[in-house]
Amino acid sequence: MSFMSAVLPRSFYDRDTIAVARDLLGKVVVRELAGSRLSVKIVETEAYVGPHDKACHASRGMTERNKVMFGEPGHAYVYFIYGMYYCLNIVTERDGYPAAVLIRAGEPVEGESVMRELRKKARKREDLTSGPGKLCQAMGIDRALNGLDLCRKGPLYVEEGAGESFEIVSSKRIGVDYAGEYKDKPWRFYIRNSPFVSVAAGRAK
DNA sequence: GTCGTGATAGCCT
DNA sequence: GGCTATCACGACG
Repeated sequence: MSFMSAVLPRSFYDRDTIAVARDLLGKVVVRELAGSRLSVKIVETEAYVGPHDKACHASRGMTERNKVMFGEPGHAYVYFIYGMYYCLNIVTERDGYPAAVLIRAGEPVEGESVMRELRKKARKREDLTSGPGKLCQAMGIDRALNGLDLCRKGPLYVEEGAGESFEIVSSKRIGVDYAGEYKDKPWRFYIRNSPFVSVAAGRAK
């Protein structure tokens, strides 16, 4: 049985994106899928802070793909990447300002057997959700959830979680070397020593 | 463990 | 037509 935990309200996301990215660590993403409850504790995030951030999809204006980022905070921005994978983001800041937090990795909490079924390639428990594409695959997250309001219970939402303490590490973001003066901004955050932090990124330090 | 590379298709110029 | 907020696999030793 899971502990009762509050769904994060819209006011949580209607704030500075970097603060939201840090504060999302330790929170719990819940996916209700075909009667199963799947959940992960967030262990790694990245902030994409607005139209001036050259790594942010919104930096080249609004398009059909990224329009959710320009809307109300607390909604899911899910996009398809590299022809094969999905990435889950949560929209932040006021309505009209395009920013979001990428959920890069999590630690399985509930529904691990279903996750293994959805990610047959995963050899070890650490491979289930240790990257943005892996996490979406393990939780059955795809474009159908793009734009969904995460501030109320439904197919996907975020809960407060247990509130354990941990140490936060920041580093440059992954895979944004094209972003000029923004490529080295320390806007990636992760829980120190978590084995579920994405491998490409390096775990400790 | 690290490194290199291929898969694969939507997105934007 | 080039690029991409990724991942898995094989070679190495």
